[in-house]
Amino acid sequence: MSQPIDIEAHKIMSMEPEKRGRIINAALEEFRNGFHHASTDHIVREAGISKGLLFHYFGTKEGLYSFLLWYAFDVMVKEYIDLINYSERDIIERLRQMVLLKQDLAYKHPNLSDFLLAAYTREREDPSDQFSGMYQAVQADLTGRLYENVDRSLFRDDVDAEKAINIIQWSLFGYSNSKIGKDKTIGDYQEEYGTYLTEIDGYFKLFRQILYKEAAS
Amino acid sequence: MSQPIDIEAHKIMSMEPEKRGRIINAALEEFRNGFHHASTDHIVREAGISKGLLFHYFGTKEGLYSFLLWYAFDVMVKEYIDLINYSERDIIERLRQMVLLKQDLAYKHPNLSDFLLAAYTREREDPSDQFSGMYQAVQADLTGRLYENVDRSLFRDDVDAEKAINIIQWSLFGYSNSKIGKDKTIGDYQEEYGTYLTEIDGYFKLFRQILYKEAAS
DNA sequence: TCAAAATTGACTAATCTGGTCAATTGCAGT
DNA sequence: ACTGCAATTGACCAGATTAGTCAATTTTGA
Repeated sequence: MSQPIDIEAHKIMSMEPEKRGRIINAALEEFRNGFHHASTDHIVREAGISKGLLFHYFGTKEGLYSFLLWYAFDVMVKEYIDLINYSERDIIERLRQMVLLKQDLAYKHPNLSDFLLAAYTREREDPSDQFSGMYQAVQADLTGRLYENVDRSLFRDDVDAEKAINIIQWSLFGYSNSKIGKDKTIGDYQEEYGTYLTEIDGYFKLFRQILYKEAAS
Repeated sequence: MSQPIDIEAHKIMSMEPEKRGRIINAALEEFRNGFHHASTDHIVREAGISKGLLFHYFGTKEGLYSFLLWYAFDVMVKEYIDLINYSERDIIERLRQMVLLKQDLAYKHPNLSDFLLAAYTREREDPSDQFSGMYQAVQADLTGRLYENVDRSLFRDDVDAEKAINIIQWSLFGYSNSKIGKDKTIGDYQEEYGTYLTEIDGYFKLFRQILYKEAAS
């Protein structure tokens, strides 16, 4: 069930993009609660299609789930991981650009990262077997590239670069989490985008102050 | 359904503690997926009791859920929030003690904070109405007390204390998250407790270095 | 105009749902 | 040993939900 799926070659890809998007989105959202708790009835209702159509394209519930797994990875890699500018040697600047990319991803594919995270943390209860390995591989690849080619001389001498990078990443994650919850509509999201950016830039400025050597004056 | 429940006076409290613990634990875990996805059958199976007994004590599924909500708050407040030493004016030290308390809580009540968090983030789909208010009140109370009586003179002059405290909290949360996932058994957990502590103390040391003024030499 | 492709939704058999209740067990008091 | 009450059981219920099917219909493109 977990053999690699060629996303581009999948039946569903010849469907009208808008409708396909509705299906994928509804499915990603429903599977956030784990494979077993997801209902195909809910998915078709949310996507506004008939039951038969879903099974026409995906065969079984597992087929759908499996497709989503590969699809989500594909998007994640192509629209996020591959776009990071790994030649930027100032890691804080690099992370700043990552935040923007991630923001973009979250805007274009609202349920994608939630789905992947859920699939990973609940892997025991889902039917996929190769998935855990994939997830960790991608994760390891990302962190590997993230620590590569970093100009560590920018850090204060008494600061461990790895710890520092962790702190920054955890903080960014924590910050974005703190902004989610009450407002859910994409409208609100766009409105607050500006304040979001300036606020987070305040944190980046702070990271520079506390983690980097003082600029020569 | 959401009127305050006197936990101590509840029927279930006269039950043999070991059995009661099994029930509460199983229920907390099952409700992590939201009220509607939780199955009373799963709960009784996991707790090793009969269906009838559960409904004898709690009446309905909502009655059980409601009890758990108040129970979880009660434990959270009495065994965590109330025990924090708010007179410690060095906020980093205070947060360090909080980490230990939280660790303790997670050890004694493994499913409790997950349950509360889920109940909050999914409040739309659960049947409780007063809950969201309670959660936010407790949260606000905690953060309020957390920023109270803090010796801000310890911070570097160019560091905003609130941002700094956020960074520390997010980092602690991120760190503990990064340690969860693969190992789940309580055994592993206890084994790694030592390394966990020294590792996290490394981060506390770093926080001191980067956020506080240099100690007079 | 016609065949192929896309799409529908009523239908199924199986499982699962929250909840009930008569019957059984365990136990304290006599 | 007997009684009476509380604790506990699990078979049972009617209704909902499950993944999946398929004959029938609509849409499409040439």
